[in-house]
Amino acid sequence: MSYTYKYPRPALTVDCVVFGYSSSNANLQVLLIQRGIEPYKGAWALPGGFVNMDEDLETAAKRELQEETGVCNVFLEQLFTFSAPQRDPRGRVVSVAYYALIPLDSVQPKAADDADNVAWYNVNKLPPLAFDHSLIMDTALRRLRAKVRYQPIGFELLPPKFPLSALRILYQSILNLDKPLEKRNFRKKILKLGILNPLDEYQQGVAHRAARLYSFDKQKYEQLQKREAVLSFDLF
Amino acid sequence: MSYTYKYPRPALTVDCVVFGYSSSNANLQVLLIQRGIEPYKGAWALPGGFVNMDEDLETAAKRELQEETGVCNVFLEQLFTFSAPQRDPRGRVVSVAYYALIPLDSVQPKAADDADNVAWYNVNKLPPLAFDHSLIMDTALRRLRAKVRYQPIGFELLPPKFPLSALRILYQSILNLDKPLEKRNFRKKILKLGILNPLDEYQQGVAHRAARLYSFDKQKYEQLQKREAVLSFDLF
DNA sequence: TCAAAAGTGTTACAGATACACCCATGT
DNA sequence: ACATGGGTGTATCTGTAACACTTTTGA
Repeated sequence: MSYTYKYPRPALTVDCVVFGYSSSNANLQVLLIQRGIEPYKGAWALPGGFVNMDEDLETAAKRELQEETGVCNVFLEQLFTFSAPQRDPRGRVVSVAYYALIPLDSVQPKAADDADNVAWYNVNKLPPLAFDHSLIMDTALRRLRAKVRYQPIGFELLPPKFPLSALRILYQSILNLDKPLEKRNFRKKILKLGILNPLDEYQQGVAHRAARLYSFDKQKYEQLQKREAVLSFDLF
Repeated sequence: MSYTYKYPRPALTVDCVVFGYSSSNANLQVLLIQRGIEPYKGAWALPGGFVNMDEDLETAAKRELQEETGVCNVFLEQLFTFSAPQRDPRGRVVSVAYYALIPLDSVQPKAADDADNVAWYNVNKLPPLAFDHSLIMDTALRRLRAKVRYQPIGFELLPPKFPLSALRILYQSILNLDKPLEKRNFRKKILKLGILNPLDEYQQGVAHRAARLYSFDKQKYEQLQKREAVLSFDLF
């Protein structure tokens, strides 16, 4: 390696907005960590940390996620890079934000990490956050709400087998629709997409007629994507 | 400032994918720079450079854009942050990519910068690019093609006053549709959106009936956005 | 037998698509 | 007069929205 840069360099971190969802209480939650040291000691913040010199950003985000929640193999996507010069009082820190989706019904995140205080907060009842983390949260929530409308990422928050009502309620929780989604039309629409496999399994232990379970068929989705990619033109 | 970080830090750069469009030749172009120094000496690359310690990333991207093209006040949006550890042979360099949209009919970018060789390339006829810039280009093009379908960013590539046919041809150039857009339906659809102002001005110097000119009404668009934001639910 | 959610069809309306001719202008 | 793109309306089809009752199960 015969070249090197000698410019002053900002520090580089990743921060993760970890969304969790459980069908039982039907609300969208975010994992926060209470800071044990200055600055912002005692304030809640997004999990995150420094990027190592030999890992790429997604690897760093996965590592943080593993350290904080014990969770791996979940949906993780780059969100935005935040770079306001004064965003960290300790000096110049640029942070690449990621967001993750965790199905709390099927994955068991460990309750707490190290000595830190870790907690899930309802996205609608967040405490004040350290640094510019409120801005990051807001960006993540807007991204999730937008993306869930045109990509099948909602399934990343559900267990592998789920009844249609769970999917419907999930959408209602993420989007804050003024009217609830209509049962029959939702069913028609989603089944017509052809990306769900009906299973010969049913809900158990419910005090009403047991609903059929479905699974998301990623392969079918990708095949359909390829086919329809160039055919239509929507214009806003 | 009583805290400082002492970790090893990747270098941080911005790279810009500068899209240019001119109605006269109706093709989408990208600004490239031929490298004068190693590594990749002689190869074509995206314009870009280091981020200063006191500027945020968007400011850095604007500065680069100004230096390379003399252009300012154009559409500029963060694209993605690229971080593969070996993407730059000189050492660890993380790059935040931006993309810009320039209406070549109304804005005059200066032909060349410094001693560098600068050129516009048709997006469908790109030369091999230095570093991971082909990946960045590909990401930018996919973003532009996706975004143009659901946000009115096409207007950023047209002069302030334009005939509807220019808009239609622009969409055809950006998306590679298998069939051309149908004139009457395109007109109906776009006018019904209510975000174009018809002007009392017409094309000049054309060897056929002169088309009415329109302008994009950003305020109307934003008002409509607010109103319709939560009302509909599309589901892919 | 009651409570609670599952499952099912039809009608009305809106938006999308397909399609062909006359008009205005410059050469 | 001719070549070139501008501008216009209708019929059909497809997808969306609104709406109520019967079925199954556990308590």
